[in-house]
Amino acid sequence: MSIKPLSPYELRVWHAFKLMGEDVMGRVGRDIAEATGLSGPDFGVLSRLADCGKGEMRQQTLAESMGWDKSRLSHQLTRMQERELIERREVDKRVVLVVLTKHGREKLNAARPIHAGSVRRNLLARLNAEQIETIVRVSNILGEDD
Amino acid sequence: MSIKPLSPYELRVWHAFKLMGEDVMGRVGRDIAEATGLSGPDFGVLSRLADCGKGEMRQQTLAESMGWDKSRLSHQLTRMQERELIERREVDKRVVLVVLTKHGREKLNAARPIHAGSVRRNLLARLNAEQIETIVRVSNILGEDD
DNA sequence: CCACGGTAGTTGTCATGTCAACCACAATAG
DNA sequence: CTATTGTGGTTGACATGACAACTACCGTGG
Repeated sequence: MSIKPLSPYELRVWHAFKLMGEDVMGRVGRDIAEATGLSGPDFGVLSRLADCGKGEMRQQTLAESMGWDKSRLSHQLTRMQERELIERREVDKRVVLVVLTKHGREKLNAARPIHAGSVRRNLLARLNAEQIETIVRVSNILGEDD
Repeated sequence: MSIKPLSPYELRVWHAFKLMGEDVMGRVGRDIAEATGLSGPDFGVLSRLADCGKGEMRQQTLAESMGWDKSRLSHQLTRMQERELIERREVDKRVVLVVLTKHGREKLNAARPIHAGSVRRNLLARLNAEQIETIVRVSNILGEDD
């Protein structure tokens, strides 16, 4: 039994949806990178660490809290470790604590206001309250496993 | 003059926004890849070619129509050329036509229903008309240059 | 006719992501 | 006490993306 192709309207929706994310994320990422040298993912990891874990967190927990694959996080951390943004503290061969370094915390603090400004400029300030509410609701719906 | 940090609510919005896109795009991409071996970008290029250009299009035009950098497209096309999904036809040292191959068209046709199904399952069918309208409107707003 | 500026494409390099294979060890079943 | 299984993490290989440097050449101004 064949599946109907997407209608022009459905296609428009799909393209709109696709563009939306890439676009905004790109701008915010570039703003942060330009001002601080941190990439989007760098900033994501650092702020999770600071906010959820008071500066240290177990690797697996960190991965889950970001919706990342363990491998992805491992690679990312290796890169960040080389730049001394974080440290790995091996409690046990199966328990690794990820720890914010002094340098990492400084970078993070420098990046936060840039990030806040950019998110407001590129996202929050452009939408009205109702649209923002819808975004949040839609994100929750789409995030469900199913 | 200092910038206020994002409020918890603002943060929630930001995270919701970030997740939304990655999530859905990931699922649709995996569905297509699993069924046909085409990646998301592969599929994007092929369908643009077929829909906008009747199977052939100038490289630069193609890039613009997808909001891609010329370099990104060039790399992507090189990979696709190796797999015989497209051909490059050099009209002139500065004009390259990208052409769908027979094989590319077959793959595209095989992928279309998968794509349609996946987009419906992971996006369209989960939202009501109003939410979809908002998505489109928001995408337009956020896409503006500013 | 010539110099030159702009446009189209390619290439290299590096950061990021995905996937699968692998390693180490704790806990548990037998 | 083994053997097995599950969990946490690393690694290698490869696809993708961003960015800058480079090539080539058309068109225009002089």
